[in-house]
Amino acid sequence: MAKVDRIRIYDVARIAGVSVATASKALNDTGRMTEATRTRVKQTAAALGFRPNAMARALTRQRSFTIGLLTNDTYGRFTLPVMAGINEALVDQGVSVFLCGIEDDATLAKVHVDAMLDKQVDGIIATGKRIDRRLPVDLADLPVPVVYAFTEGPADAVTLVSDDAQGARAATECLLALGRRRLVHVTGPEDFASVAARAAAFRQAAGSAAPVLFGAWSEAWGHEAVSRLWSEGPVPDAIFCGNDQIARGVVDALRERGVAVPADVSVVGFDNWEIVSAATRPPLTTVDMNLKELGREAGRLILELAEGKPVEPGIRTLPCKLVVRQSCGSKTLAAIQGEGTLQEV
Amino acid sequence: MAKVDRIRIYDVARIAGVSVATASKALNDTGRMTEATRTRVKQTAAALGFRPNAMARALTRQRSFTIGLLTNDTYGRFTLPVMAGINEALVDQGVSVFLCGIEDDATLAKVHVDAMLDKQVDGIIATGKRIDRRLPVDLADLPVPVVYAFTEGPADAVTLVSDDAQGARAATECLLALGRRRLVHVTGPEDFASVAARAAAFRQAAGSAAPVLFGAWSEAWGHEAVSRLWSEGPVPDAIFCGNDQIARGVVDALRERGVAVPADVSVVGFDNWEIVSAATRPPLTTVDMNLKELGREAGRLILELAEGKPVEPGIRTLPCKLVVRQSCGSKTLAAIQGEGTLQEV
DNA sequence: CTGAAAGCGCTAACAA
DNA sequence: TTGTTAGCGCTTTCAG
Repeated sequence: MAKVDRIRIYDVARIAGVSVATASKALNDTGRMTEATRTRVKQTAAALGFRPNAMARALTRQRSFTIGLLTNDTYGRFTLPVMAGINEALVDQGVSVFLCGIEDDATLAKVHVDAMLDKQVDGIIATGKRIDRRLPVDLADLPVPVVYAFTEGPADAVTLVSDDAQGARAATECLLALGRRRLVHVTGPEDFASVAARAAAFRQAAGSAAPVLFGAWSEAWGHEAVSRLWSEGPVPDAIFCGNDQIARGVVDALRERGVAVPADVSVVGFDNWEIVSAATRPPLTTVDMNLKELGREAGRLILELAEGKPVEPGIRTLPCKLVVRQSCGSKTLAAIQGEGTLQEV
Repeated sequence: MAKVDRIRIYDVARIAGVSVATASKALNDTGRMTEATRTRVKQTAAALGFRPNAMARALTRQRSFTIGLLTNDTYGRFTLPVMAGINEALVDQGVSVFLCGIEDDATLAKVHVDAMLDKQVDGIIATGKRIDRRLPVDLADLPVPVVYAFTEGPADAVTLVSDDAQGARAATECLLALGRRRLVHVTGPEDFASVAARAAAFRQAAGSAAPVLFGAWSEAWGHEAVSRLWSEGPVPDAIFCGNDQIARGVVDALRERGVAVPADVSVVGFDNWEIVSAATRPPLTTVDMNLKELGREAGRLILELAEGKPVEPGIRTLPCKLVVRQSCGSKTLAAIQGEGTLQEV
């Protein structure tokens, strides 16, 4: 821990033989001066390894180059990809991200938000695990801009969501393109907005008579759904699942039942949570919500807002893409990929 | 976005009828003054909703109440629990955490570290997914303290690791306590330090002849190990796995083979990654590395270092605890829990 | 016990 | 083209 004092712009100025003001302008490419002076200052700065003190700079510029990311997604399944995208969009702008997880605890959330505001964040990105649930804290009247990603915000806010309907449609059409005709949708709890959206899109593509089974977001529900389907009526030849965990449960249950996937039944999941989708046997074809891109977009938007640029409020929908692996059957792989990927709405 | 100007200490002072200096001292519980003045200032501050500008404060105090968390664990499987612990330890001290993920990219890592230093972080916690791998960046001569958690640092650094040996011993002893005698350890790649440590502890407890199978950190390897074990020699009655994914693969393979878990074979995992361990049928008994506690400890330590308190360098080992679910058999549950939990080394 | 004044490191008017 | 002078909002000597 070398306690060598950081060199300040003052040192750079002195050694370059200019005033502090000139040094500042030279380094920030502002003001007017001979190219010679500017390069000389820049060179001495580089030689000295000068790095401006971001706090001091923030104090005058009223901009901290810091943003806050608030999330209530404990597992990080949604947050981490989003975070990666945000960082990607912001790192070369020199913006750093405060991450704080709040587990649906309103008091804790307020503490964190206050701490962020105290630290003069330029903006806050709120993210969660459900599009139709708000974080337990009101971000509406903050003195900094807010972008909502994957969580519900006020009507006049800037909100980013992935396109559940388009994703579900892509999955369903893929199954139809494979020649499947008896499609079933096994999904999560009925009161989730995304469940409703996906189910509606599924029915629209597969026919309004196509069965939809609502349940839990778990492997166990996938198992149960299969045993229900196989004990009741005409068995399906394709199952589109509401998430990868359900899909994994379905695939496992089918295997145990001696039903071949994808030969007898095609299965498609949702989320592309690789730890689940890639470990399933066979690996899952699944809908990827492009969360990293969503994060990138959130980063871009919060930056524009922070810079005072106008950003149209409202809900921005980002397309999902179908990731084709083996669980759907791949006879017409080429055809599917042509249809299923990155379809604009 | 209410653009109402934040009130400054100047406003508080004016309204309370004191000078800025007095206000500052009153609010920070420093200096000397009548209790009356102090309370009056505090009350007006509270009434006005005054929140000090952390940047301005940092500038004078040379302390930003901000730390950086550096990680190369993309999935967040280790980082997120650690992060939760860190936050828990720091939030009431008003410390916020910059998170940045660097995917083994040295350049990116340097950019992030520099950005953190520019922002005057009070310290950096480095964390990874392997105890025996360094992050792709040298943190040794930074002007701020560094704590290593779950990643290798220089010999004279402050490092936190979980106690692999004790965890493995707890697992093995649990299996022995259940009356199992033909134990096998199925684990990850041999060149991982934690693999070696766990294997050694396993052999020490189970007998030096007890077989250890090295492979990959995957479900697939769990499957393969079972087929190898059941085709080769005397079948085991207990399998201790190097992580939960392997364990899940093992349990699935056994079920497919008609071997009952835990009736015929007891299985224990490692990590307690709930998304895997709880979804396994039956749910996994597994070793929990107490990562949250590790994070808490890291937070405490970095804080002490930041405050200039002396901290003994060296490796600090935190105990694991055995989480008993169903995959090990629970006849002697009480006995096991007595032995297996939070054993100090 | 209280307040005036001098910074923290940097940026930005305004002069020169 | 460059430098002087004020701050940003807060803390902290040091006089009063």
